[in-house]
Amino acid sequence: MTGRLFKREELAIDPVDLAQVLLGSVLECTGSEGTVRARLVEVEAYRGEDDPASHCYRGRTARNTVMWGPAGHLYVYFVYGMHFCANVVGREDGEAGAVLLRAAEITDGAHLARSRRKAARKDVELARGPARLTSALGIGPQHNGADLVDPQSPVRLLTGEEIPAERVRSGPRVGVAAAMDTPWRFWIDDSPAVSLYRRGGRARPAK
DNA sequence: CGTAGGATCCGCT
DNA sequence: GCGGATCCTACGG
Repeated sequence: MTGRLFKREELAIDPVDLAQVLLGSVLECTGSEGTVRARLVEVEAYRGEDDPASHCYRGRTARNTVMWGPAGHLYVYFVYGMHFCANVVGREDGEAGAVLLRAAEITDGAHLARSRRKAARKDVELARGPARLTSALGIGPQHNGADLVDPQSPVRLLTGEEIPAERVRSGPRVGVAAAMDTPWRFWIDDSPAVSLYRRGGRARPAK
């Protein structure tokens, strides 16, 4: 069911379009312990300009350089002092834009994924959530900038089944306070691995 | 099933 | 210093 590697030009598009292209596609990561493969079921688009929620909103920095580079590379960042999240970079070289990978269904290497995600009680929880996804696949800071369209790369992106528009839903991005009215989160409607929606803003209620 | 609180540290103001 | 594109555990219904 896994298709071919994506071509870079297929990914060099606006993140809002790229997000929908990525639904149903397959991400695979190979390490010393083996390979884990997963089908993407939930993603979010982020842009540089006009997107207050984007890491690139206030210009180029050391952290976000990969997001400004050519499409088809992986942007990995560190959050909340302990987690990593992964994005697929879109748009042309010099333009900032990427798609956050929020949730996936593990299709191969579930045993390895389980060994990395001991807290997961059910298989559907293995990659439900952006930091869980990177953990299950073994993606870390060493993969920041990895070329997803290079067959030699440890992390690769493959085409998957095409998801008809009727099965795609959209809504506000999760955990984002800015641009709440921008429905740039996309997910496959009938997937049990889609993460729960949480509103952005103050994570902790005032007290 | 839902909410609450804590962990933990890098990047940016 | 502050707060975050989060997750886990505990506890109440």
